[in-house]
Amino acid sequence: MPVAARREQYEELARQLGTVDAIKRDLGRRLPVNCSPASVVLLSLLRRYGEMRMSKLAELLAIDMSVTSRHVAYVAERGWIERHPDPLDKRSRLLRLSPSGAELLAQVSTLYTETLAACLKDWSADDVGSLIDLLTRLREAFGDCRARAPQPHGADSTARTPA
Amino acid sequence: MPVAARREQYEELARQLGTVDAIKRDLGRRLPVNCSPASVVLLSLLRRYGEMRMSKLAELLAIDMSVTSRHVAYVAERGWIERHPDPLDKRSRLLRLSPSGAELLAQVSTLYTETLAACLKDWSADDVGSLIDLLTRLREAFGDCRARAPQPHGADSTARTPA
DNA sequence: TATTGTTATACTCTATAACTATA
DNA sequence: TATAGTTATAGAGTATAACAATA
Repeated sequence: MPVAARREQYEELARQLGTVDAIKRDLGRRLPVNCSPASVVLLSLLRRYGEMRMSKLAELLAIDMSVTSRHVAYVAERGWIERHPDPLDKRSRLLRLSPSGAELLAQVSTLYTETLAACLKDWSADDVGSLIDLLTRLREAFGDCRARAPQPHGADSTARTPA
Repeated sequence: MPVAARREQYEELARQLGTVDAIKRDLGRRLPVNCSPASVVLLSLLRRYGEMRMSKLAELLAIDMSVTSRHVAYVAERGWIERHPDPLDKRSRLLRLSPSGAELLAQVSTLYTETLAACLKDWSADDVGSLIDLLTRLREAFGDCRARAPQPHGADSTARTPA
């Protein structure tokens, strides 16, 4: 493939990635009251990977721990997660999805499914599967990239803000 | 495909769409000073589709015209676009990419290309092409969806905030 | 001395609503 | 009366930096 064509392909990819925002805003508008999109992501990670600490959650979310801390406080205030002392480190607490959090996720799952089913009714299961696969690989590729090459502004590969 | 499996597929898609944010933040951190990610999207739309009015731009960006107005003012202050009176409607101005805006885009294109080339070096051109194609179709599917079924909170299919 | 997590502050992006100028 | 665009204000999300408690 010629260099110019590949460059154009990358530009087009960057452009299309930008349009995902609008789709996420659409999905977010359908969420229950008090349930932010950020809460949903956080809770679904806890459901998928089980009990974990803040630092692990921040890493999975790919956002700073200070931000994660606020999101965690938010969902904890609403009883959607439980925080237990970490027996191995008194500075940490282990975060776990609560029954009411699981219930909320089930509700959101229905909302998402209905919305996506309506919009993607012409898509085959293979199409949806391919998109999931490619997005997963894209995230992994960027994760590896970040781990190998630190950011220009001095951020390192962890989810920690340098003090 | 069984209903439960399809539901799980949609949930996974929603999750993977959420991770695109982190990738966009990564790309954004590499931009030149004073050049926001929003500016890049705006300018690249003007390059791709040519001269247009604010309302058209807001529609392409899928954001409210009030927000578009601020982004436009920002790039206009920096000389990256030119605003000419619309001969057909004195309320409107036609927006056009300026030479310095085109130069900026070329610079950003190089940055994006380098970053993506580094992260996606194991990807085939077909992989990148498939992802672009699926994201394009996803955006179109959601656009059609929005046009047919208004949002729950009363927003309509235009980019206009109801007064 | 380094690390886990919290909080205060600032910045970006978006939506709502009120306003103007023109159609 | 309706529409194109602007501006003020508020809210969600994130990053930086300073801090307390523990390792």
